[in-house]
Amino acid sequence: MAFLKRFELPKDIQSAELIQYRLAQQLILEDKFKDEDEIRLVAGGDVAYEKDGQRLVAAVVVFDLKSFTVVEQVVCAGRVKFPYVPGFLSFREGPVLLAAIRKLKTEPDVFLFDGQGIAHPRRLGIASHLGVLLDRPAIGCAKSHLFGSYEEPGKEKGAFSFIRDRFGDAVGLVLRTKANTRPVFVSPGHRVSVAMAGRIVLRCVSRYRLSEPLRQAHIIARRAVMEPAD
DNA sequence: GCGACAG
DNA sequence: ATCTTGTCGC
Repeated sequence: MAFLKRFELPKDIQSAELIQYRLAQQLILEDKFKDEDEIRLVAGGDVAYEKDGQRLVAAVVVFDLKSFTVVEQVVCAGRVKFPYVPGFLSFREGPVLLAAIRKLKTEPDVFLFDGQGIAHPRRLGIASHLGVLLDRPAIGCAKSHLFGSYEEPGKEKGAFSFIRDRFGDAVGLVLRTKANTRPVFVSPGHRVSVAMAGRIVLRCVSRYRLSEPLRQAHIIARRAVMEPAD
């Protein structure tokens, strides 16, 4: 998979912030698909870190919703080049994820990333950042909250509530993907609406809290980070 | 000043 | 994210 824009790695938080404001202007929050049934291949990308070292590994899987199985998987190792600072996760994990995506032979319909989309202080969580660089549909699916206000959704699977910014605009969903379990935080990354992002994520879930694409990517990434090579 | 703070 | 054992519940 080839892409046009390159990943800029800033030297400090100040310049990173400028990059976020600039890329956020390129966000498109309209659905590329009218119906979720047009979506069949969903990619999931996640990163695992070596217990203490500076090495990290990104895994990206392409999940086929029709067979509900992984049809392609790639991994890519790299070195940490940016610290973890809340609100700037993409500068830490973005480079390796992009390098892994570059290895894909299959062109997925949409990408799922472990983190926020536009439910972010500057509307550029990792899913939006990578979505814009790839100019492909992307969705942020985080395991915890970062930005915006929300009410606790119902306890049953499928229950949800909106994540709103300070103006009251919906920027994402708090979605219960499994009964009586902590919800996940879903927000559009790029080229998808809030509603469509929620529908897609739900379609990727079965018996676990995490969507299958991200759950599989997580397993593969940490399995790879344990091994010596790559 | 105080609390919050993706992975 | 990662370090860590057992344990309660569907």
